[in-house]
Amino acid sequence: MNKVNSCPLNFTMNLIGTKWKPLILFHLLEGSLRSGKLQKKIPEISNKMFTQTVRDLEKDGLISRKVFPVVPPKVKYSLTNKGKSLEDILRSLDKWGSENYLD
Amino acid sequence: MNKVNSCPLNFTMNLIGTKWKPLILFHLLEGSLRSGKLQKKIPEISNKMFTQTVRDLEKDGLISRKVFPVVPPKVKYSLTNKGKSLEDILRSLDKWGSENYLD
DNA sequence: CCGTATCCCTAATGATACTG
DNA sequence: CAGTATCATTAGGGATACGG
Repeated sequence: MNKVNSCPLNFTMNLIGTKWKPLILFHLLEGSLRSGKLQKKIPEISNKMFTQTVRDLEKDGLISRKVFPVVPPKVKYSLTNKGKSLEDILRSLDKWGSENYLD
Repeated sequence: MNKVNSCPLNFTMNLIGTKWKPLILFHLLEGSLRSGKLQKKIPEISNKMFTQTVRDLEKDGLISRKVFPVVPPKVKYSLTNKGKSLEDILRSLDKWGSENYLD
């Protein structure tokens, strides 16, 4: 069940190595976003996976979730400092992808 | 079925964003290794997953597989140039992991 | 608007045994 | 030594409908 093994590399991969996590973090690099706006940045994601993924990221301390007590509901997501510390990695991953997209 | 979406980041994650791939690439950063040696570097991996993962990495052009026609069989794996171009990313992932392991 | 709850399907992983 | 085959299990993901 536990995916961690002896290598620190895997600790990182366990936090961001899924289909949607890097994408959400990446979009939040530009600043905090309302829930709906963030989800629209990733049209392919299902409602369920979106909620599940932001919950995971929040639990791992990479993003923060702020709820505004208004109607209609308003929720904003933003990167924590820990999340921001992944910026270089995320941009590197994106850069490598754009450079090797040709195959 | 296809995991790629509009973001180059995901192209990269589709190549290395699995449980074992980054680990295998990481160990090969130090130089080429015989199959058995490489596998022993990752004691938790099953035989099946090891073979499957190196096959995937080979198919994606990140590692090369060299078979020596001797008995007993001898196979060496090494990074391709494309694989080597991931070095910075792999080391960054490992570094981030070691710095955030505490939780 | 934002999120939860179900149900269902497929892909990913693992254990074990076997072959050139 | 290196790899394949098979069977079984689990995790990841998606569709849909509903609720504060």
